[in-house]
Amino acid sequence: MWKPTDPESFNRIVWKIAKQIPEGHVMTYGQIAAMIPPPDSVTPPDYKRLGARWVGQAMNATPSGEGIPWQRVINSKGGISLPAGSAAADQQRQMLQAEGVTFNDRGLVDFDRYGWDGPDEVWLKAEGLYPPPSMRSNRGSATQPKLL
DNA sequence: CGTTTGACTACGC
DNA sequence: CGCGTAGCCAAAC
Repeated sequence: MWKPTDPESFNRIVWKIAKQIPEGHVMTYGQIAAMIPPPDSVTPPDYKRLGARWVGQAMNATPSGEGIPWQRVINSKGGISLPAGSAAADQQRQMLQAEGVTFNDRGLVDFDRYGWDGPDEVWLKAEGLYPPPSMRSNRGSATQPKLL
């Protein structure tokens, strides 16, 4: 298990989860955080927001050369969280588009099409993690696109 | 060692 | 439904 004083291990878990995200799919910071058991020092309500921040920090410290698809982690709105217009943000958008992920006119990704609900239960159990809340619960909504 | 900032969110207006 | 603000933790100044 990991300790708050040892964010290293927390980052490792984040990266491991990110690596599971299939090509052409995305997960949010909050989803990944929700999969990781919070430390005893943090209450679940707080962790929901804190964890997302920690995941963001973990992604910021993502090591290169390990094949970690950092570009598949986006914010809860479905958009890229890096500074708009920055080279990094541009690169992320391009990498996702190269995988087949499309952005709408507002620069957001449609979770119904590209959102990923996490690894299978076997993997989760083996890693001691929780299944993340689905981001694509709005299926069938009248306000949402038809398609397919 | 006090301040500021951040690859986040939830909530109020 | 969009924009602004508060909150809490770590890391960078």
